[in-house]
Amino acid sequence: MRLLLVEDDRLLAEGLTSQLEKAGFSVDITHTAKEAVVLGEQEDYKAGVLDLGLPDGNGLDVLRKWRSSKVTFPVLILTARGDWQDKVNGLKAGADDYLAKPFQTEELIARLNAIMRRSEGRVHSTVKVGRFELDENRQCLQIEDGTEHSLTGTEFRLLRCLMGRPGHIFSKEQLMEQLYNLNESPNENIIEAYIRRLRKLVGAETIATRRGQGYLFNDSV
Amino acid sequence: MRLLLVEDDRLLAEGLTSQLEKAGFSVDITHTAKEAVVLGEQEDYKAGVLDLGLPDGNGLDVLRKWRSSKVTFPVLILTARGDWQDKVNGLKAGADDYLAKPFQTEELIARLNAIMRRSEGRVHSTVKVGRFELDENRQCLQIEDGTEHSLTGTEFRLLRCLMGRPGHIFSKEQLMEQLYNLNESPNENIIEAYIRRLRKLVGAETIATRRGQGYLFNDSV
DNA sequence: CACGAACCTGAACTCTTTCTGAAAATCCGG
DNA sequence: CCGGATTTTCAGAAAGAGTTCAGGTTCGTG
Repeated sequence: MRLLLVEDDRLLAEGLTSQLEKAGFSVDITHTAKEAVVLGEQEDYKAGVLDLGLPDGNGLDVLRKWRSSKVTFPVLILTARGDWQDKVNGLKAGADDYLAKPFQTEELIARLNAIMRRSEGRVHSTVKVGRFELDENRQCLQIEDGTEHSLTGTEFRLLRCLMGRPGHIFSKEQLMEQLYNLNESPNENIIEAYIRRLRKLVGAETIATRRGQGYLFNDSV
Repeated sequence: MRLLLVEDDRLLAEGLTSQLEKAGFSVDITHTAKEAVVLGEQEDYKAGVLDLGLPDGNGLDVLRKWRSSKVTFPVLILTARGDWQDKVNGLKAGADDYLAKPFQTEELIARLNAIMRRSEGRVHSTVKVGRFELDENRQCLQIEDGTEHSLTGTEFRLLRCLMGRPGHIFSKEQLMEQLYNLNESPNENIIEAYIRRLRKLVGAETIATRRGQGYLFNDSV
């Protein structure tokens, strides 16, 4: 669940990042408008958090550039307290939600989850595939036989990726991109290691290997 | 699915090549403009990737020469980050798409597939012939009776070639060219071996032999 | 009809990718 | 700083894909 955070204030950015990472996101930070435009266009994020006050340009311009190229991930904008004009302009420019500083990180996370769900056309915070149901709030997996397993952060993110599009083949490279940001790049064997753990939970047949192509979550019950 | 990669930076070229090959292309690399012009004119590629910064000439000149002779395969150009002038000039010179460095290989692959589809006038990433349907994303073959078979890389490339033009006779040499690049040249029996494997999937009568000429995928249901 | 060339077939071999279990490193709260 | 949980690495085993080979079969032609 990759996320782009565009925030000038480095202290705030780092604090947010560590909390967002705990909540299961992998976060890329940038401090400038210029870099933000490029990253947004070239990397595969699931959402963006955009501070409007940037040193080298207006955040709204960044958003407009994204939307005029084909950047479609949902964007939440941060503005100074109660600046209604910004809010209106932001939504006009293609933002999905709005949060005034100062704010509680919990609220930011909740709103991010909301706009991501909305952008995927879902309402419920749960992904259901066959006998399995993934609870995004509680970060746990329920199986039809009544058992329930709580997942570690990485297990959860990987499983959410696979279950989010059952039947679709994800290459190891794609999965790496979803789990890690630009700075981290562990051994690719890490995917194999986690696939193995997930298979112990869901059964080996549920996650199929397509040799040379990647892995997929089996659609059929 | 042969591809020409014109890229000065040898390290980048090799990295790209290995990923492109995983994605089902067979790639020829060249590092110079001069060689690029010749290869483009003489070999039968399905697409080209052209870096604009070459040591012995401008990439755009390569593209112009190709277009002024009768090289029609789609070309994607690579430029330094955000160099908008290059983009405009490239599209003027006959490029089909444009990608700024640095980029994700996945995006390159997606764009390549897109321009190749466009150049063939297709929209769907699926090839349907008679009772058979080849899914290019999932690299699998669906048959009307409901069965589905996932294909290995080589099986897929060969079948795509045959099904891409049902009723047309492909010589073994042509098929070799589609499956392998100039550096690889395995025993020609390899085609026979793979034809046999494919026949086990689709039925012997579906792929016909024209002794001394080649093979064809039977159009008739 | 006989012969050679082209093609078919099954199995063996090699090389790469994936699996697997365990150990090492890292993170985090107390 | 310690101990448990989690993440990451490693190396050998297993499985799978790609390739080759040797012998059999079919086809076309002289």
